[in-house]
Amino acid sequence: MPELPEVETTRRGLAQNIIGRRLMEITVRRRDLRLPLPEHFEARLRGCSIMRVRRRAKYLLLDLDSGEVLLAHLGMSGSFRVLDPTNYAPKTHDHVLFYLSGGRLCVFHDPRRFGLLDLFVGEDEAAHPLLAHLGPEPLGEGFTPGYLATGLARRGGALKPALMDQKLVVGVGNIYASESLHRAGINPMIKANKAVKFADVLVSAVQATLRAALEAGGSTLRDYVGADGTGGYFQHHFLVYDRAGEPCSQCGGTIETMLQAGRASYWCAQCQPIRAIRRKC
DNA sequence: CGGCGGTCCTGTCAGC
DNA sequence: TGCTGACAGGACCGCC
Repeated sequence: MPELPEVETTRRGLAQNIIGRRLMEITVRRRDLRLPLPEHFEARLRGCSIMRVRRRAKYLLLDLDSGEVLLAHLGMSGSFRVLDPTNYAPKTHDHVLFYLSGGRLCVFHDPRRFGLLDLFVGEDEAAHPLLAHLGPEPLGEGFTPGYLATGLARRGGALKPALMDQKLVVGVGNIYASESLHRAGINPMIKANKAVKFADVLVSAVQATLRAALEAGGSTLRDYVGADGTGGYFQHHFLVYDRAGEPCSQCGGTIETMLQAGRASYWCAQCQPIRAIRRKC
């Protein structure tokens, strides 16, 4: 899915285009997303104005003047884009159309339907079960070396799946986990509890990777586009992701791949050795 | 509590 | 060309 940089890029694009606008009409073309749309979805939205667009982890939260919050997750393949409704022709997998005041149309598109839309009452994000048990934001104050060290210490599994666990830290998915570990010079297969001493390096690497990706507007592999319909370009800066067999741009070593917890991991055998763990070249 | 595999769904691509 | 299986950016659930 869209990971943190893609969701945040979407949030920024939406914020520019929909804050202060009123939801005039909602057209649902498919109701069965990862979860079915909530009861009376259209009626609860109709007439509401959008006050704020927030992000928590990989979720988008649209605060409405009715007091309800529209919660959205992009899943693996979802996107929001804002366009001119006059010459709009629905594309396959355009599931929900939000017609806005001021002549704008916001389209939720999601081929794989792993995304979801929901409504809940209250500003308190812990009010929603999907948000209640999320870990700290990687670019927020809670993601410190001390916090990460404690979290890693009680995990016996591999480091890379741990970094993707949204209870430990949010926003890091399959791409940015591999990219961050390469930046840190740490092998994805070492045990999480053996990486405790590198917590400070890991925090810095995750943050630097996410900031660089944000700067590039995220990564576009297949479906992801920002609210303006254009893709990000961080995929051109991947150090290891999807580059198996290619030379490492840092040291010339060969990039390896394997499945971890069912997901493809990528690393450079030379700058991320499994034994003598060291910083990048 | 931690970790793993199965599962949801559609599209694409490699291999036969 | 057409079929089949693997795999794709996520995350929940049940099971051990």
